[in-house]
Amino acid sequence: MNKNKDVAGEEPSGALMADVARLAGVAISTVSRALANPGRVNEKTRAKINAAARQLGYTPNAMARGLRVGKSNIIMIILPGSLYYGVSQIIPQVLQSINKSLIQGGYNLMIANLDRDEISERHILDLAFGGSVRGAIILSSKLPEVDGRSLANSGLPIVSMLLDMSDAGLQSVVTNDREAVRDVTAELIRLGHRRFFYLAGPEGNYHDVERYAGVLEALEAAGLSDELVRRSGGHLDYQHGFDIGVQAADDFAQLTEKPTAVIATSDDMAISFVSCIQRGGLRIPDDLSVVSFEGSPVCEFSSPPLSTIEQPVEEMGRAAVDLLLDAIDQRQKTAEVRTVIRSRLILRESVAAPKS
Amino acid sequence: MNKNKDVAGEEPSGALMADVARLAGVAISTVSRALANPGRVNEKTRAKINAAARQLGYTPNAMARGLRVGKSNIIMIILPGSLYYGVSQIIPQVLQSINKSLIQGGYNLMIANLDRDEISERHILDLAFGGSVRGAIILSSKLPEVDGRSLANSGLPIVSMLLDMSDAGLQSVVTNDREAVRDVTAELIRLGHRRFFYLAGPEGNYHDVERYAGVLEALEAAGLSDELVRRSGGHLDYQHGFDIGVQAADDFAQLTEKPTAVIATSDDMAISFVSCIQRGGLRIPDDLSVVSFEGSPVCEFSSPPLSTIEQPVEEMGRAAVDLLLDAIDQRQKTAEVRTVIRSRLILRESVAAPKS
DNA sequence: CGGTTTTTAGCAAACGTTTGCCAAAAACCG
DNA sequence: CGGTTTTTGGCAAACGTTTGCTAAAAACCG
Repeated sequence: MNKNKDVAGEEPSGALMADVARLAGVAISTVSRALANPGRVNEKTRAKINAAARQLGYTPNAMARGLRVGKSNIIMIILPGSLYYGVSQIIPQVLQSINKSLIQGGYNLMIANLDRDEISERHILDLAFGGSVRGAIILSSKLPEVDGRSLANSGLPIVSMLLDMSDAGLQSVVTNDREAVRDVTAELIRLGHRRFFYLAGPEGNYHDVERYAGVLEALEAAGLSDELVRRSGGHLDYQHGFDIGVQAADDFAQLTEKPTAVIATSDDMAISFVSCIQRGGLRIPDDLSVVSFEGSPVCEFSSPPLSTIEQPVEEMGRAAVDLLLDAIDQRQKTAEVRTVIRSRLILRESVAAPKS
Repeated sequence: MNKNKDVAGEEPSGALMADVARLAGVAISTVSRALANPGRVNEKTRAKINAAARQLGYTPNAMARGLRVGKSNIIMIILPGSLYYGVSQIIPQVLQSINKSLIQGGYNLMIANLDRDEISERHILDLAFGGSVRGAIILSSKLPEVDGRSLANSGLPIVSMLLDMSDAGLQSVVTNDREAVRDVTAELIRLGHRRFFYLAGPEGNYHDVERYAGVLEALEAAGLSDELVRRSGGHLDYQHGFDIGVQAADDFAQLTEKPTAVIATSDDMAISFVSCIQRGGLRIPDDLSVVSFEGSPVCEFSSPPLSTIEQPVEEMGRAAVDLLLDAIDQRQKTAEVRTVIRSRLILRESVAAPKS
C-alpha cells in the first residue's frame, strides 16, 4: 500500500479506488460498482474505469472490503501439532489441494497450527472470533477451546478432515479406514495368513480404533478368532511412526509364535519395522508379509516395494472445500454430514502367501 | 463476527469494542487505549475495561485495525508449484518453523502457491499490492510478475529462502550447497573413490549449479580430473526425483567403466536409484557407495541406511522470519544480504571404501 | 412531443478500530 | 490555597471500500 500519490503514469503504485475515480472522472462508488457489479454501470463509463484501473495498477484493499462487507476472504486450516512425520506427504498434499480449490472460490488460505497449548488455541480462537477468517478446515484434531471460548460456538463454518466429527454435527470428510483395513486383512487371509501382527497408533485414537476394528471384522468374517492378531505400539502418536516400527521389531523378536503378516497403520511404522527385521536376517515377504496405511510415494521404492493403502487426500481436500464453501454460502447442497472417500489398496511385492 | 447485540452475560458473541465501552461506561477510544497502550489509561479504568472485555469475550477485529493502521498482520509464504516430492519434509518443516516464529511476532501465515501460471502469479501480486500482506518469504522461487506488476516493485519486505537472490539485493537465507557437496566428495576421495556418478537436478538450476560445482572443487583440490565424474539427469525438476533416480539406474547400467560412488542431489533420487540398482543385483555399499542431499528422516531406515547431507531447515525458517521482521520494523540489524546456515553431513552405511 | 418507466451516477453513511487534539481532572509544589 | 504541570477521558476524523437512496438522464411508448 504505497501512498505515493505523486506518481502518475504506468508505475505500479498501490493506487486507491479514489485515484481510479479521479483519473476516470467518476465517483468512487461508480468505480466500485463497475468492478464488482458491472451490469449497474454504463458500458462507456465502465471502459473508462477499467482503463484507469489498468493504468494505475489498481488492486482492491481486501481489509477495507472485508470490513465494510463484514466478511473476510480468508479460510484457515487448523493443522495438527507436528506438521511432519517421516515419509508422509499428507500435509503438503492437503495444503496444495485445498489452496487450489480455495483460490478458485476467491479465498486465501491461512495456516493455524494447533499445538494443544494455550497460545496456539487462543490464536485460533482470535482468528475465528475477530472475524479474520470466514471458515475453517480442521485436520485430524478436536475443536480448540480456551477461556470460555470454543471454536464450536464461534458460528464459523467448519469442516473436519480425516477425523469423523459428524456425531457432533460437524461436516466431516473421511476415508474408509475400517473398510480398507478389513479388505487388506481379508486379502491376507485369502492368501493363507493366520497369524497377524498389528502395529498400532495411539490407543483410543479415532484412526486406530477404526483400523483395528477393520482387522477384527475381517477375522470374524472369515470365522477366525481375534486372538490370531497381536498388537504392538499404542503409546506413541503417528508422528513417531519410525519409533513405533523400531519398537515393534523388538516386540516381534520376543514372540515365540511368529506371525506371518504385519499390518502397520502407517508407512513410517512399516518402513522402520522392515528395516530392523531385515537387519535381523528375516526376508520380506518370504518370511513375513507387510502392508501399511497411507500410500506415501516412497513405498514404491522400498526394498521390497511396500504394499500400502493409499488415502485419497487430494480428493478429500477438494470435497472439504466444496462443503465449506457451501456452508459459507448457506447452500444446502447435501444432507450428508459425513462424506466418505474411499482409500485404495496398492498391492506390491511386500505381500505374498505364507510359506506354510 | 456474530452481531447478536441482544445477548448479555458470559456468552461468547463476537462483541465489539463499542460493546465493551458501553459495559465499562467509557468511550470506545479509551477501550482501544487500555488494550493497546495501557500506560495511557488509569489503572482503575483499565481494570473495568479488562473485566468488561473478558466478560464479553471481546476479540479485536483485525481487518478494522489493519485498515486504520494501514498495516496487515499477515505474512505470505510463496511456495514452489508442487508442494510435495517423495520423502522430503522440507515444506512441512519450513511451514512449522516459520509459523511458530511469526505467531510469536504477532503475525499470521498465509499460503501463496506459485504455480508459474497467470492465475497464481496474479493472486500473489494482488495480496502484495492490495495491502493484504505485510511481507513475504519466498521459497526456492523467482519473484512473480504479470501485467506490469512485479513483486520486486511492490515495496513489500521480502526474504528469499533456499535460493540465493542476494545478487538482486534480496535478503536471502541459504545453506552451503557447494561446500557441503565438496566436503562429502572429498570424503569419498579420501576413502579411495576415483570414479563418480552425479545425479543431477534441472540444468541451470541454482541448487544444481552449486552442488555440481562442489563436486568439481573437491576433484580439483585433490588434483583429480573432472572427467572422473559422470552426470545423469538434468531435464527433470527435483519434485520428479524418483524418476530421475530410475533413469539414472538405466544410465548407470550403460556405463562400461562403472563409477564406485554416487552423488545424488536429492534423497528421492538416491532412494529410487538404490532400489533399482539393488534389483539388478548390485550391493550398496560393497559395489557402490551412495550419498544424497536433503536429510529426509526416512534415510535412516533405508536398506542400507543412507548417508545424506541434512539441510538446517528449521533454523533457516527462524532466520528468515527474523530478517523479515527486522525489515518490516526497519531495523538495520545486519548488513549481510546473504545469510548462510550450514548443512550437516550424516554418514551412514551407504558409504564405504571402494573394493579395489 | 409529452408523460411514464427504466437506467445510471453520485452522495452520504456504514463497517470497527486507532489516534491527534483538546479540555477537564488530578497531581504537584511553593 | 492558588498556580502550574501532568495525566486522563472523550470527540471526531481517519482508513478504503460498499451500498441504500435519490435525483437526473435516458429510453420507451402512445
